[in-house]
Amino acid sequence: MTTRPQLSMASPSSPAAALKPVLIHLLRGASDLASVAATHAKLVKAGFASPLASSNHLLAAYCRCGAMCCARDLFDGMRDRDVVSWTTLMSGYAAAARPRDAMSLLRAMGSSGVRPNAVTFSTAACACARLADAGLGRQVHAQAEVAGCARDAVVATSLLDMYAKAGGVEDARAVFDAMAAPARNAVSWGAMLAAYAQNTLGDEAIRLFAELRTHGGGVAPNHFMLATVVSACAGMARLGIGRCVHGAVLRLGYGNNDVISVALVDMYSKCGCYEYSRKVFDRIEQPSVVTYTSIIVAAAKYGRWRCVLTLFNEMVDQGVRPNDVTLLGVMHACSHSGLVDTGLQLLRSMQSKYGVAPCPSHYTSAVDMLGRAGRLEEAFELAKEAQVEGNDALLLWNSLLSACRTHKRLDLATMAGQRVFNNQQDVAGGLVMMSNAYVSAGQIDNAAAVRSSMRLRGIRKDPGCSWIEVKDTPYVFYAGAISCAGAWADEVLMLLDELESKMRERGYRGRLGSARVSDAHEDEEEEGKGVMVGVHSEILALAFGLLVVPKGMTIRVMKNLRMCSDCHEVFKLISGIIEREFVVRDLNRFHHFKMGSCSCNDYW
DNA sequence: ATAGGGTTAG
Repeated sequence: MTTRPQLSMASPSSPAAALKPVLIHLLRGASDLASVAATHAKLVKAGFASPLASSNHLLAAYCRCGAMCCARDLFDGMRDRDVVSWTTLMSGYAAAARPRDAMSLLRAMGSSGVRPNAVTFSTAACACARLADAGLGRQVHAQAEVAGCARDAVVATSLLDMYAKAGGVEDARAVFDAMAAPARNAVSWGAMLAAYAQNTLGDEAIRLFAELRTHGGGVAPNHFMLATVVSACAGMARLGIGRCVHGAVLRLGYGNNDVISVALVDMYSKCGCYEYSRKVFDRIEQPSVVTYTSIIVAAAKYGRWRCVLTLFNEMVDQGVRPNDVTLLGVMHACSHSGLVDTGLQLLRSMQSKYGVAPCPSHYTSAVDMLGRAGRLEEAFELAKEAQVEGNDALLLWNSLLSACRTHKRLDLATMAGQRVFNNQQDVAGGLVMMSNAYVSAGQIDNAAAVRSSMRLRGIRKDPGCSWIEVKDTPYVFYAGAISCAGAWADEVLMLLDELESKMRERGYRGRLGSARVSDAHEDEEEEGKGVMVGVHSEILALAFGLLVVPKGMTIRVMKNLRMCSDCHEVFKLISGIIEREFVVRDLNRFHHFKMGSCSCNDYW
C-alpha cells in the first residue's frame, strides 16, 4: 500500500484541530505497518495520541496490519479504554488466528467493568468459531441473551456460524429459527446454507435453498448462496439438481462469477461429467490460479494427464503462479497416470520453481505414487523424511499402508502401522488398513484380531456405501443389503446371478456374493440381513442402475470409499459383457468403464 | 471507529 502524499502534506500553517481528521483519514486507509507507525508518530507530536477516539483508530489500524504486538502495547498504555477499544483488539486477535487471546480479553473486559455490546458478542462468537468450541460459544450466546443482543442480526448470524463450525448444526438451525423472519437477511440465509453444506448435509442445504425461494421474504439468492449450493450438489454428486442450480446461476446473471464457476467445474467433475466442467472453464475469460486449479484437479480425477500438463504449462505461460493446491492436483494426475518421476521432480522443484514449500499433502501424494508403482522402500524413506505430525501423519502413513497391502509387504506394513498407532489421533482408518494388510497376506486371524480390538475400543469407520441418482432421486446401497433396491430387489439378484455365470465363462474365479473375508474393507454390520452376504455396495448400485437407467444413458455410481481391486475387475468384465458405459466415482477419482476396460488403465 | 456468509486441495 502506498501512502497518500496529498494527505500527509497537510499545510503546516493549519491549526492543529484541522490536522486531526486528516490523520484519522490517513489511518483508516493505511494497511501497512510503516505508514501506520508514521501516522502514529505524527499524532503523538500533534498531541492527539491519548484521546480515546484517536487511540482507537490507531488500534484498529495496527490490527488491520496484523501488528498485534504494536496493538497490544498501545492498548496496554491507554489511559481510558471503552468498548470499542476492547472489541477492536479482540477482533484483531480473532483475525490473526489467535482466538484464545481474543477470549481472554473478553474475560478481562468483564472484570474491568466495560460492558460488551453487540459487536463484542459477534466478535467473541467469531473467536469461538475459530476454536470450534461450542461450549465456550454457548457461554457467549448466554451472555448475549442476557445483554439483550442475541436477536441482533449480526450477533445471531455469528452465533449460527459458530455452532456450525463447531459441528452443532441443530444449534445453528435453532438460532436461525429464533431469528424473526425480517431479521433474516442474505447473510443469515447464506450462513445457514453453509452450515449444512460444511457439515455434509447437502440435502438440507438444497431444501433450505428451495425454502428461500418460497419463504425468503424477498431475500434474493446471491453469489455466496449459489456457490454454497453448487458445492453441496458436488459433495453429493447430484447431477440433476446441480444442473438446475446451474440454470438458476445463469438466469440470475452470475454466469461470469469466478467463485461460482469454480464450484460448477468441481460439481460437474464430481458428478462424472468432465466435459461439462471443461465447458464451464472455457467460458472463463481470464482464468485465475483458483479457476485453473479447479479444472486441473477435475482433469486429474479422470486421469487425463496430458490435459493436466497442457493446462499447467498454459497457466504458467500466462504468468499465473500455481499455488499449493494446483501443484497437488498436478501431482495427483502424475500419481494416477504412473508418471512417478515427473511427480517426484515436481515435489523436489516446487520450492525453487514456484516458491511453494511442500506441505504434508504433497509428501503424501508422492508417497502414494511411489507406493502404487511398487517402489515401497523409496516410499518409506520419503515418508520418514517428510517428518509430518498429527492427522497429516495419519494420512501419510495410511497411504503407505495401503500400498503395502497392494504389494503384500507385511514387513513394511507393520512398521508403517506402528507409526499410525503412535499418533494419538483418530486411528480407525489406520486400523482398517492394518486389518486389510493382514487379509492380503493371508493372515486372517490377525485381521480378525485388529477388527475385534476396534469393536472393543468403540472405534467405528463410516460404513462403505454407494449410490446412484435416478430421476433426481438418490438410491443408497450398503454392502450386502439389497433392500435398498425396493421392488427391484429380486431382479437385482437375478441379474447378478446371470452376470456371475457370464463372467465365469470369461475366466472370472471369484464370487459376487458370499461371506468372503476380503470384504473386510467394507463394513460388515449388514451381514445376515441381505440375501447376498458380502456383495459390495458398488456392485448392487451398478446392478440396480443396469435395470432402471434407460439404455444408452451412462450409469453413474458414486462411492464414499475407494473401489476395491476385485470390484474394479468385475466392473471391467461387466462392461465387456453388457454394451453399456458406466462411471464410478471413487473417494478420490473416476473410473470410466467401457468395453471391458477402464479409463484409469489400472493405475489407482 | 469495532462485527456476520462463499470457491479449488484432504
